[in-house]
Amino acid sequence: MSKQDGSGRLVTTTPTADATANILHVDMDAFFASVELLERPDLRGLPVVVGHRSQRSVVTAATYEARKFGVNSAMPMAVALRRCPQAIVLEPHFERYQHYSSLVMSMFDDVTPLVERLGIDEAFLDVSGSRRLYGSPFEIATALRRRVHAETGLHCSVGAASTKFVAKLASSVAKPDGLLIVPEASTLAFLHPRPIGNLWGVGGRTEETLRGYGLNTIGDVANTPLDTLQRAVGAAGGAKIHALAWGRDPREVTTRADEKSVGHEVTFETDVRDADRIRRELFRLSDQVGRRLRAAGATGRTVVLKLRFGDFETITRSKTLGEPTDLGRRIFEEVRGVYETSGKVLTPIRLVGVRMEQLTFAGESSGAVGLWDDDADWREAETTMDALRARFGPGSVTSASLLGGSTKRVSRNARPDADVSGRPLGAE
DNA sequence: TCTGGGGTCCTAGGACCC
DNA sequence: TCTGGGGTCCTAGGACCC
Repeated sequence: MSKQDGSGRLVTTTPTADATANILHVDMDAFFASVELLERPDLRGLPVVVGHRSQRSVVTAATYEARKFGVNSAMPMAVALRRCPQAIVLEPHFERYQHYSSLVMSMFDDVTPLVERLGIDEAFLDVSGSRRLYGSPFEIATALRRRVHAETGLHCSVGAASTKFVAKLASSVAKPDGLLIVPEASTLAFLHPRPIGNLWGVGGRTEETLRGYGLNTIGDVANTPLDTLQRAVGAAGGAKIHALAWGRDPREVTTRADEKSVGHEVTFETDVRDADRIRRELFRLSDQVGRRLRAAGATGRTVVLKLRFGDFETITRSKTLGEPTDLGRRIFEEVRGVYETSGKVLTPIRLVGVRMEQLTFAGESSGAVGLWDDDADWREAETTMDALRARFGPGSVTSASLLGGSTKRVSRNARPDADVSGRPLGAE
């Protein structure tokens, strides 16, 4: 299936035995840090971390040289610098990351219309329809990796398998700068020796719980009765990990992108006791949320206030409105009301956040809007959601993206008999 | 060591309606 | 007097992912 090459990277050794590995997971290596190094080639080979230098910041990315010291993303910056005092800390530049993300994502789009973005630096590609044009998954992945590096100077790793979960795990095993193909027949041999933490959806808490049951490997999970797992981690979670442990993952690669919520939050340098300061922050956050809603042609109906206190206790308080809104002023008035009645106005605050849920996409949107038909062929594009609906009917658009301004909005023609909120056409 | 900011999904209880 | 069951909506919290 695979072996280590001379530099210790995993490479596939059986490029023809991959007829079943049609799902690729492409993951950029140390993405933010690698982008920064494009501008600072003098720092290549040194331990570099990306993040703010402030008190309460965390590491957003670390080069492999820094990881050798036990530095990882999401680690408090103070801890990282204790473990690696000589680390070079660079401020993040999110516009740069967005720029390079768009470049590589459009390379993915050239391979197949079935690209599912996962955040800024990862994507799933279903290449089952691309073989005639571009060859086997091995050939596609190899060409893609070469092109990404040639045109951006960045490295990526690719996993290929017959399911999303195994493809994703394969890319993480292949890192950095590697490619790993897991044919369907090798799936269980690949999965079962690995630790339970490699299961998608098993984080620190669940891992501890499962270890309490004496389960350490994915194979252990596979050989545990379903109802035992469900008692341990809940009905949905138990069913999910049991299926994944047997290599079963029915999720398809989908381009859907209808966001469920949009929010902003901020952590203060030191806890804030001043309620007026909190109100000003709520106003600013509400305004940001409103701007993003309007830019996407969306409205929201539920306003959520989030507060975190000095001891890290976090609460949310929400209010569902009679009428949806996209106005920062309106969001602010509601969230302020929720804050005033929370009983926490006198409590020092570490973090405050504002979020809108129950979104409806109805209005105009800027940027390109794409319509996807059920055969997964790119069909048409318009500049606005309304223009799309005017051509193909009100049910043609069921989703849109709230991501950055230059992001292509991809919609799906899955339910031509329903409007954007899912109600049957003609119903009031 | 002391924990960002952007999200998604799941669970559970209570209100309310039929 | 005590007692149904199903379905939907709302709220709150928590685990997880990038």
